[in-house]
Amino acid sequence: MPATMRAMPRRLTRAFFSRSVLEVAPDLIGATLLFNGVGGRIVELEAYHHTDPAAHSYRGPTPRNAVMFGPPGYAYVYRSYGIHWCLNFVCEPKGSASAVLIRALEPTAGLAAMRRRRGVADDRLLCAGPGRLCEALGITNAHNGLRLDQKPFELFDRTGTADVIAGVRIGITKAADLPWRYGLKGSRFLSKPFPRSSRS
DNA sequence: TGCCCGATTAACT
DNA sequence: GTTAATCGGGCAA
Repeated sequence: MPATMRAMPRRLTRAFFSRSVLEVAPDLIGATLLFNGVGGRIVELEAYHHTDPAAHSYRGPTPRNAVMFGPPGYAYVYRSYGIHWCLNFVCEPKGSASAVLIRALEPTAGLAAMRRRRGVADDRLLCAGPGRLCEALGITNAHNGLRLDQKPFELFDRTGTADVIAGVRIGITKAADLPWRYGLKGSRFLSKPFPRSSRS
């Protein structure tokens, strides 16, 4: 094989998500998320474990969080503050009700569509935040419960290694001290910088 | 039923 | 730094 030829990125299957959410989350940093061909590299996310008071699933199943209690490898989309949509990937064996919140992408595909939907000039603001990235990709509750290994979703594993950094989660009050926010070290596309005290 | 709050964002001062 | 927008979940009554 020529040295210039790169291996085709591996598609993420349900098996990838059938592990502890605390293993899946850092492994997703650097992976590529596309929705109808629009998206980019995942540079920031947060893990929500079913034993975690900050998780939507903590108090048991409801119509809103039902997808979290289903099998891994599905999209859980919820309304935030009555305004925004937020995208999660369901992880762990069925019923574990754990998920990762996708918080920021480095835009790589469909830039024109994302700029049109977001209405901002600065590409760093296209997908820097859970609500912003859903707006940029056109994700709404209409896509709640869709499989992640079928269109309109496409997920590709990262190629090579990623310098993953961990810190406390953002915007929560319960279990706020758990270091379950993960990011790509040095990325310009984070929703907020990681403090210097964060651990690689 | 009514009230409070939230895994957010943009537009303010 | 502060605040409005906006609505479903959770809980008290």
